[in-house]
Amino acid sequence: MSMDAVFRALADPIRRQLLDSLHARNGQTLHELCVGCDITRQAVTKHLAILEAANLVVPLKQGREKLHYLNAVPIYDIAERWIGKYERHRLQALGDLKRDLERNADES
Amino acid sequence: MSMDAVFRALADPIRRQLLDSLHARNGQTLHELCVGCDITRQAVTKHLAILEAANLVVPLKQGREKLHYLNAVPIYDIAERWIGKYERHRLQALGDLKRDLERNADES
DNA sequence: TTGAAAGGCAACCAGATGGTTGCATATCAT
DNA sequence: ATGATATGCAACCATCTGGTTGCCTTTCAA
Repeated sequence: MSMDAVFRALADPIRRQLLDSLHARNGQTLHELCVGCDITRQAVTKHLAILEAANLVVPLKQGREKLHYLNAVPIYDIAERWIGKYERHRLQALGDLKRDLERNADES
Repeated sequence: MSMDAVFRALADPIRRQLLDSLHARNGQTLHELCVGCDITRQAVTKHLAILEAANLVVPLKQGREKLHYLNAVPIYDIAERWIGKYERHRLQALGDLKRDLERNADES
């Protein structure tokens, strides 16, 4: 729920890689997600716990396996609520920067 | 330049607050950015260094003052290159999740 | 029923991170 | 010139983070 948890979860390259992996194929088990990670299964478990805490991954126990599903809603929320306001003024901000830099160049 | 630096820079709430502050008023000095931060000026300097390394903030020395300008381009890039691909399949992924959960409910 | 497979849990460890204090440097204004 | 202002730099410190190893529990299949 907390936006901070989502940002911190996205800060780690391995966690983004896990999301990418689930994005490519949803509902993978822990062992499947470990393939190509070069870290131990326990370390991946910790990463998944952080992703679950941020509500980016939804686990689903099925027998002795735990399937992991991507939940892109928090990512969508970030794009809407936070990144959106920066994009809206992107060109204007770039224009301001350019103008300020040029003004400074004139003064020096 | 590196997307990882941008993600890690955005992971800290104080750094996001600094970006918000610059978004509200561009070109602030270090001391101006310290207002309402509850940490020392030196700590803010470190945060700004991380934001500069991620190219999210562009500094501009002017006399004894250092003005800080927001650069929203890396944020735009993240939205385009990374978040975009998740949003594109957002509704589909949600549908998949719902279907999988319902299938599991039927089986249990 | 028993071995193998999937996963959970806890202790431990090194390095990164975020903060502090103290002092130095540069620039402006009087 | 000189004090005040704005910033830089370095040492230090506590905590967080990401990783490991070791062992336990649960579940499936032969």
